Amino acid sequence: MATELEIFRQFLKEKLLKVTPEREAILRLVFGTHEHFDAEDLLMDARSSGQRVSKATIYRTLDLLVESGLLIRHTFDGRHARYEHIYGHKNHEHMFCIICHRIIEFTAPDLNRIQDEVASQFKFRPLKRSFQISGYCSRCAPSD
Amino acid sequence: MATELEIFRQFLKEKLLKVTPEREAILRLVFGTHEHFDAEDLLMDARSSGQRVSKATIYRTLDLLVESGLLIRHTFDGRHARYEHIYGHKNHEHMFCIICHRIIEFTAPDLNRIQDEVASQFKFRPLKRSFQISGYCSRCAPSD
DNA sequence: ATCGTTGCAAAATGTTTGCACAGGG
DNA sequence: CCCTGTGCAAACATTTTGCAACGAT
Repeated sequence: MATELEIFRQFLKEKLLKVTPEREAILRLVFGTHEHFDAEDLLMDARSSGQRVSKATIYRTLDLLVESGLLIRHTFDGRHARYEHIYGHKNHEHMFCIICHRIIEFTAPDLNRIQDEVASQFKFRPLKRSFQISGYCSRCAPSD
Repeated sequence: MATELEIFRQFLKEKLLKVTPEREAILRLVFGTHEHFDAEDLLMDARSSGQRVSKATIYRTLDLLVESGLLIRHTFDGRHARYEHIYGHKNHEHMFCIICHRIIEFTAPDLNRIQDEVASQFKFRPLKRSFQISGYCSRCAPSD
């Protein structure tokens, strides 16, 4: 069975990139904690657990993790980038509360079919899709 | 029949905001030209047509136009905000080429049903949805 | 030994804001 | 006349980059 670490090492090897302590530390942070996080979260996690990685390296490593397929990058409602790891998750979509920023995940199997149909119609080669619904969650909906 | 200008004036009146030459100029620029544009595009359009509006006013007015429902704001693939006007358009989705940034519009009627179902399941009140597929368009797909 | 990697601080990018003055209702 | 809107420049938030030293292969 392939762990995230093994997958990442393999990815780096194939691209002739190096396995460094910083990259492994960031990988551990990413898979050890949150569901949805941003670069700043990771930096604080690193500091509070005594690991020293710079902000630049975090951004550079996040790009690699996205490229390797281990991470997905989201931007909800025009905000800054947030990430979630894909390990063990199946394809899912998001609702985003514009008040409390809560994220609700859901699945909608029909989307695969829709994506395939439209991609083949336009000879488009899809890499990624996102279906997001933004609005008020049940706790934040105004009563008017 | 309600023109964009009439709709915008009505919106401003209801919110007790003022109809200013700058706001009307931006509205004209928005509806006079592009399908998808960003704040910088508008600024250049304004300059080349001899109208003088500041960047700050453009951003402030774009917010109002989005709030009034005349404009939709998109962020494709984590990039900066781009807008498109809604006037006369029906609901549509986008494919986004990560190489040339071309946008291909398409419609998928099933999405309305999916959105309704999931929203009611989670007691979520949707304001906006976006279904985006990013990848390679037919002109940019690598041949490997 | 080579060449990719790191940290730092500076730069770049996109957007928002404080303030004094202008001008619409 | 009041109070919102404007322009400007500075502030802001996030992300990227140049460079010298470092270190994995």
